[in-house]
Amino acid sequence: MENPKSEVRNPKLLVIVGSTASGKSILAVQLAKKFEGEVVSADSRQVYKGLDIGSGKITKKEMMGVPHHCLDVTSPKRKFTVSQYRSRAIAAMAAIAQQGKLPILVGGSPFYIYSVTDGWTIPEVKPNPLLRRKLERLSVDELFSKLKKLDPQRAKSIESKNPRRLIRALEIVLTTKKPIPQLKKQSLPYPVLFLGIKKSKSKIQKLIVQRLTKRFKQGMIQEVATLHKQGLSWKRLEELGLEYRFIAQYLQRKLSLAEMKQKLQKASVDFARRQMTWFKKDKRIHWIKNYREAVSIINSQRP
RNA sequence: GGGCGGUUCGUAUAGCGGCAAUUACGUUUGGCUGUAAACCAAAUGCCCUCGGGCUUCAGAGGUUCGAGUCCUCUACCGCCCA
Repeated sequence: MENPKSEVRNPKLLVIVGSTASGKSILAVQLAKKFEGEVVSADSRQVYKGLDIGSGKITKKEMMGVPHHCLDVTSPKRKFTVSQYRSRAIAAMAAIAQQGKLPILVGGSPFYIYSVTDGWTIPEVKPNPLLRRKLERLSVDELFSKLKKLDPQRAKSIESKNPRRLIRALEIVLTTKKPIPQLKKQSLPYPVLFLGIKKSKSKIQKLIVQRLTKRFKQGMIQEVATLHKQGLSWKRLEELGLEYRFIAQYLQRKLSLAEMKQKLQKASVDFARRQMTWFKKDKRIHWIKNYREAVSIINSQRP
C-alpha cells in the first residue's frame, strides 16, 4: 500500500530517481517539455567526456532540444568528486530558476543526488594522492587504530573494515589537524518534489539485458578501446566500474567475451539493487509507473 | 586380476575421534557524508522468536560415551603393476 506522502506545494525542484535502466532520462525530457524545465544530470560517470555508450549518456537527439547540465564537464583522466559535482549542480539549478524554468535533477548516483538535495556539509579537504598511497600500505586494523587515536569520534561511526573510508577519514584529520565536523543535513530552502520510477526487479533485469545487447551493437567495446588509446590507463578504466571495468578486462584478455558479458550483466543488476537501498527508505519519494502518473502528481501539487 | 589414492554444504577446497563442519568463489540482503558504476558488511543444510530443535560429509554395516575423521564390504573416479 502507498504511504501517504507529504504535500509539496509548488515545487521549485523536481527530482527523478530510479535504478539504472528504469527510463529516467527519457521521462525527464518529457517532463521538461511539458513543464518548461531543464535537466540537471546526477550521474557520476556521465560527467566525463567520452564515456558515452557505456555510461548510458543521453544523445543530442534524445534531448529533443531540452538543455542538459552537468554532462561532459571534465576529462576522465581527471578525477571528479561529489564536492565538485555539488557546486556545479547547485549553480546550474540556480541559473535555470533564474530564467523562470523548472530544474529537474535526474540521475542514478544517489550519493550525488543527496549531496544536493540534503545539503551535505562536506569537509574542505581535497584528495591527497601521496598521502593515500602511503596509507594504502597499512592494514585495515592499523588504519582503524590510527583513526581511533586521531579522531575517536569519527572512529565510532565509521565502517572499521572499509579501507577507503578509513583512508579518507584519516586524510581529513591529518590535513585539518582537527576532528571531522559533525554531520549536518540541511534541506533546500524551497519545496522539492521527489519522483521515483517503480519497476519490479525482474523487469529491471530484463531491461538491463536488452540495453546491454543494444550497446554492444552500438560499439561499446570500441568506445573503451578508443579511450585506452587516448591514454586512459587500464587501471583507471577498471576503476570507472561496470561497462568500463569489465570491457577493459576483456580487452586485456583477462576475461573471455562470454565471461565479460555475463559478469557485466550480473554487476549491473547488483548495482541496481544497491541504488534502490538508498531510494527505498526515502519517504519523500512518490513512486510512479509512467509519464502520466508523473504529470498527475506534479499537477496536483502545483497552484 | 593386483597395488595405491580419492568421493565433504551450488562449485572448488580444509578438516591429529567432540563439528552443522574450514577457506575461496558463487548466491541473497544490507550499509554508505569529498574515489560512490567505487568501497564495505552480514547471511548462506532445514525448522525456529531468543534459546534451541532436527537431518547431514558416496552407500551399507561395525568399533566407540562420542565417527567426515578408525575398521569391513559395495559403488563410482584417478594413477601404477600385470
